[in-house]
Amino acid sequence: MSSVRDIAEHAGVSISTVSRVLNNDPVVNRDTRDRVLSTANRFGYIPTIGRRVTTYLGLAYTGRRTLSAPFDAAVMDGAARGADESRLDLVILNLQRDKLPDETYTQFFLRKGVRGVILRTLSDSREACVAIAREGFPHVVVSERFDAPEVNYIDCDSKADTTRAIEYLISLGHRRIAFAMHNLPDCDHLDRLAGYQEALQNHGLPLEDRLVFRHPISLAAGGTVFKLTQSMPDGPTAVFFADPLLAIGAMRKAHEMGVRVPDEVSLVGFDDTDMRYAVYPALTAVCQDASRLGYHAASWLGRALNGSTPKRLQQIVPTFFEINGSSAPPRTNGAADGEHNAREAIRDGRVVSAGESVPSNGDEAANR
Amino acid sequence: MSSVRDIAEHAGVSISTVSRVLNNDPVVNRDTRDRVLSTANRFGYIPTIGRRVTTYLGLAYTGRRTLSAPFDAAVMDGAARGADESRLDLVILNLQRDKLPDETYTQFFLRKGVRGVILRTLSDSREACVAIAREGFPHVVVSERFDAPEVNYIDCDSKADTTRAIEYLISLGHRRIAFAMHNLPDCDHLDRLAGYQEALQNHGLPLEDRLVFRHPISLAAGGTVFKLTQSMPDGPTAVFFADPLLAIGAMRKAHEMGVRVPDEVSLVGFDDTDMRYAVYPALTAVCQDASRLGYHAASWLGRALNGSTPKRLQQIVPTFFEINGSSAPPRTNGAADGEHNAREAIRDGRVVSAGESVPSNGDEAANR
DNA sequence: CTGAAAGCGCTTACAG
DNA sequence: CTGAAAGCGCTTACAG
Repeated sequence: MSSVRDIAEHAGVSISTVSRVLNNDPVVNRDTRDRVLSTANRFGYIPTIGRRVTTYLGLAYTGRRTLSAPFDAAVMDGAARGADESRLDLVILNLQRDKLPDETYTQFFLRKGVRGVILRTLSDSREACVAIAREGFPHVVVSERFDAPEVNYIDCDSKADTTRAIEYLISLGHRRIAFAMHNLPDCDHLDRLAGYQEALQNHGLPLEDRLVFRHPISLAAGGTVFKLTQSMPDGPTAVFFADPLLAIGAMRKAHEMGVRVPDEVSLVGFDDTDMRYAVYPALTAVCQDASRLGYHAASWLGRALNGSTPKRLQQIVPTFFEINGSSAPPRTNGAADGEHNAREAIRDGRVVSAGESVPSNGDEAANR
Repeated sequence: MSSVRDIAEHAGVSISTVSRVLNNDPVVNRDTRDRVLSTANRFGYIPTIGRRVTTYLGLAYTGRRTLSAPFDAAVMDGAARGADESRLDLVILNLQRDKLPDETYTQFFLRKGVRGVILRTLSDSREACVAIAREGFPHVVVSERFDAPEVNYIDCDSKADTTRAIEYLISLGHRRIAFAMHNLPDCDHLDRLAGYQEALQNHGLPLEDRLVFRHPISLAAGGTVFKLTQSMPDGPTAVFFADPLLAIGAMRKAHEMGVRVPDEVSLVGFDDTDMRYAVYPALTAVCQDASRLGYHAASWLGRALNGSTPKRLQQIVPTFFEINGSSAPPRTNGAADGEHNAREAIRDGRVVSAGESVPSNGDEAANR
């Protein structure tokens, strides 16, 4: 628990200068400022409330805040559990609203009284994560990946299981498989696109541009994609959705249009919570557990702050592929080698066949 | 912005004693402590980080934390937007983990550095809200109601619209209507039960105990309820679900069992987000907007803290009743007066017939 | 159980 | 642009 005095001593300045830097006084020389801030980060300077050490962990979005999305709610829930382990509290920060243009990220976070920050980011604002990491402020990014070695992150790699999911569809006999993703894709959606392309290539199937749909994410967009696939000449017999809302929206539209799933078309989705069980038939899906991502991020950050774990984390968590009722051989079937491949996939232990049962874990129960 | 000195002066003690109280020093006389705390609350004492005033609004659960529930995610999203208006940040507090047994709520909140608190509560822990209110700490309870005049709250009254929903079913010709609710009900579920009972009584229908189901809340429980209703001799032709997850789970089970909705059975639910559109047919439902509740709570609390609004809030927000595709006349139909009642309901402006279109508002879009 | 006074951590005119 | 010193808000032995 270092004070302005410690920082002053090691940065070779007076406590007045340290205080000026922490308060973003523009009069301070830039080099002095950066030296003081990096010393503060190295020493793990902790803001106080009165004379008490703060217990706050920030949760910040580098771009638009998306708290109501199921993924974010699950991350938050997990992060709160992870923060519990170090008795830290989660505070939702608004970078866009509060960060002053001439302020460094470290200055902003210290001003807000947080000891470390969990970051959520989109492709268009991921550079902010790199900047925060370069300043040396304790952080971890949830659900993105970075080449820069300074950036701590925890992310799922869904490429391999997407390839597996597409190969499973191919093994069932599907030959025209469509793919739907975000029109402003992040790492994850690009992973899935790459996995899709790899599976097609592995099996000598053509990459058809007309079968790749890019839309903003919503239930309605999922419905739109589904309708488009149904009205195409020579349309797909199966569709993979890189996002849960797209998949649920498509399932809904299939019911509405009277198209039977999986008899007439197979739908395979991506799920990061339990939404695959909200529809019938339950979605065959590549799955990640968003709540676990949030939990691990907060748990690790808490331990990193009290020095009980290395200060570097670049972790890739595997997804899993779960076969449910929304996938089957295409109507005009002839998949001789299909069953063989499917069985093989199950043997290696990463494919789960969950059937149609709805898990009744207590976590899912809410009070309304 | 009052200091220990102000509080000391008005409470008639020294600043040492004020400090002891704020730090929960057990040596202080109880009466002195209570006098100091109530003075602190009256003066709106604000904790500081260093010498800066804090910008934190607490979000606390008096009982179990349920952050991943769609309702809570929506409340949080709205609360964050409300907090933006006063440039406050939301911090998730863990009362069960951190509040010391001998500490008052005010002491706990001041120690955590929050200026006011948004409370979520369940029926088994609602007394904590009353205690916080009696201490005078700035607060607002989201989604509960209290008789005690000190408690600030914002809540929906779903009783009237539940009565309306049940009367709508009766007008379609339904005579045996089941009702499913939480086995540990809060105000809201009890409201809906009361609304259900009132509608039956208004129309001279019997209150049958066998038609009221009480379960913990989950998709699986919704399925269980549905199955039970289908296997009853002389079972219901329509079921009302007091909770979204129960309703979605029931819809899923209906598909799974091959029971056609609404042809063979009508399902009517309660929705607090957009989940009614995730299934097909979209659920006819009594709806509240959880995001708006959270927004109003935080917005009001922020204004109350800077003194620009009265410090008392007891607000009941109306729900609305939305007719979608999951409800229709029963199979053995003969509802002569049905259409008349339905039209009447629509005329007064509170019943919305949304048909089957999925709203494509930007808010719903997430980045995954 | 309480207050007067010393002290801590930080900020802020003042001086250079 | 920086430091020495005064000061603010709070806490904490010390004394009673």
